[in-house]
Amino acid sequence: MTPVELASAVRAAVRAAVDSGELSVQVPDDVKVERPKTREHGDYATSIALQLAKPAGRPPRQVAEAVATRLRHVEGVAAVDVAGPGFLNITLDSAAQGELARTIVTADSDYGRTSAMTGQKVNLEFVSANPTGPVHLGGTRWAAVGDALARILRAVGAEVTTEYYFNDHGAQIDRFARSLLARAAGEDIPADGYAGAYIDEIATQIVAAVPHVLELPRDEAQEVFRREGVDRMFAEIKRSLHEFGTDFDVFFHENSLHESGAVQRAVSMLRKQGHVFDKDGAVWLRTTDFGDDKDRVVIRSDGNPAYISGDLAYYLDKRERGFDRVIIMLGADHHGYIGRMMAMCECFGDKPGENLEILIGQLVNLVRDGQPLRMSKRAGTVITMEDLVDAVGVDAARYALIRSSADSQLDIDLDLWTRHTNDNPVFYVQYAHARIASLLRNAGDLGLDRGDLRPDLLVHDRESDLLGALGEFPRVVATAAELREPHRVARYLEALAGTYHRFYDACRVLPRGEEEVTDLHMARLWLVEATRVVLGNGLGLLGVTAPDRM
RNA sequence: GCGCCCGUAGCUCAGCGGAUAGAGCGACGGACUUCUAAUCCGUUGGUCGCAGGUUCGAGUCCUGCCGGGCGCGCCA
Repeated sequence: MTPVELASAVRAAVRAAVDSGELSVQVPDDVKVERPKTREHGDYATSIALQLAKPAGRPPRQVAEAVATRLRHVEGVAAVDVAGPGFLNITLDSAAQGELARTIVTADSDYGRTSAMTGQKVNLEFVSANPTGPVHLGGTRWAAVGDALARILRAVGAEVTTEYYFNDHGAQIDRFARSLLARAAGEDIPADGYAGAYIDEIATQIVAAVPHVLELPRDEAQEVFRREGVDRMFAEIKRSLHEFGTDFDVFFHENSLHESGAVQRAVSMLRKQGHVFDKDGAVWLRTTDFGDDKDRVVIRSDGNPAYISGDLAYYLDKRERGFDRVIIMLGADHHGYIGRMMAMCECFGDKPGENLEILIGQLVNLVRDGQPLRMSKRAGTVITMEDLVDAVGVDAARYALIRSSADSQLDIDLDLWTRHTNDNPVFYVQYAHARIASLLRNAGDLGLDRGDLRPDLLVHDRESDLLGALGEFPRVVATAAELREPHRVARYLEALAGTYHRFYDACRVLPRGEEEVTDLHMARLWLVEATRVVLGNGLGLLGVTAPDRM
């Protein structure tokens, strides 16, 4: 029996109590059943009676009794106790509990998938780093967390398109081009330019690829450096993201919005709806109508579109492509954008928080020997994705970035994440998977086949703990999706790995030597295989490998 | 000044209103003739920043303060 099945059984028991007239209360849609911290409180517990006591106008323990009486008749439920102020502590039949191993092994890669967001089209935009330099640490956080979130949302049924918005338009690109040109010509980088080893590298490449570029008139040369430089930077960004395990469905070029007239179209649509006005020679969007602290210039008085104009057109484009939900992930240094973006959303007649959602990731620091790293060999000024990957590898980098809430600032201790010991959470989890793979290989060598499962044999405390942990997985994934918090999956996997290691320590799985193969050996093989499935599926949701050998 | 995020064990961090606040690391002490010891067991360790409030129940929700980070352009 899965926790979900049990939860609906509890809900049915509440309904039955209501139908019989014993309780007068609205039956809640969602009934929470959780694994209690101590096993003295049963296999599962629910506080539903405490929640219903007030609306029912009855003492909690009476409500609890009314539900318990009916729950006791449910098949697979061995005992229901009313405890403390009115908790229901539920103990399952060992067979009902052990059956979960079969459920998981049978579902295999589908275990953990649910349908909470089935039918929803979601556009998930993240990283979107400027093509004026390598992906920095902030972008890297989202490359890991955003990719994991995409996988998690797909696991709950959403149809997700991941997207990278490529800011290849505007003044910053000009600065980038001028910087390249300056370095190629052996001049100093302009004061407002970009510095770093990568600028020299790309400048050299362009000079090699376009031999006479430096003999062109300066504005023509700059255009060559712009085009070639952006192409090269873009290619490199894509490559490092790919090596990082994050591939996007769509790379969207800001420039296309300007060239296609999409920006003008978005502005005139908003003007038609009365949200646009002219002042001081500029075109403004009246975002203060929808809670922004000031109105925003959309087209500057010099006729050039302001940055936000691309965002207007881009948002509109996404909605016209049929996405119900547009999610954008930004660094904490851009949180000031939320107000105007949400106002823009309302200007289009949409619902902020529903059609448009903005997630903010706090800043990341790398730490070595207790000191924060400030400089990058590569970029000169910022730490890059490659710096992190070079230091700890892709799996550890992704995992380190994902396992903490994006709301928290994060210090990544490079020494810790390079250690191949149990200090390192990613190894702790991966090791559990490798250990299982090894065990299963040995089982194969012994010619063991799982055969029929005797679920009633999995009664050891450690087996029971493990089954309980495995049963939580779909709920954890669903919660991670709902709250947009992939770190929950990582934390769950750490707990599961620990539970497995403890099981492994206490319960011999394979027969020793000439020992006869028993049903218990087989049942444990089912359980081990189920654990492998969950660890593999979970790591898969994070984009972290699940190695068979370590 | 205004806005957002954070403040939980010595360190890094979990904890979508529930029972005795957890994990890893650190420190100390144990466990390999047998499935991977990258593991496990035990000990140590807490005014959940402070003060009020809501609630049967608050680390969790609300208000105010303190401390840290980030942001408040006709920049992108």
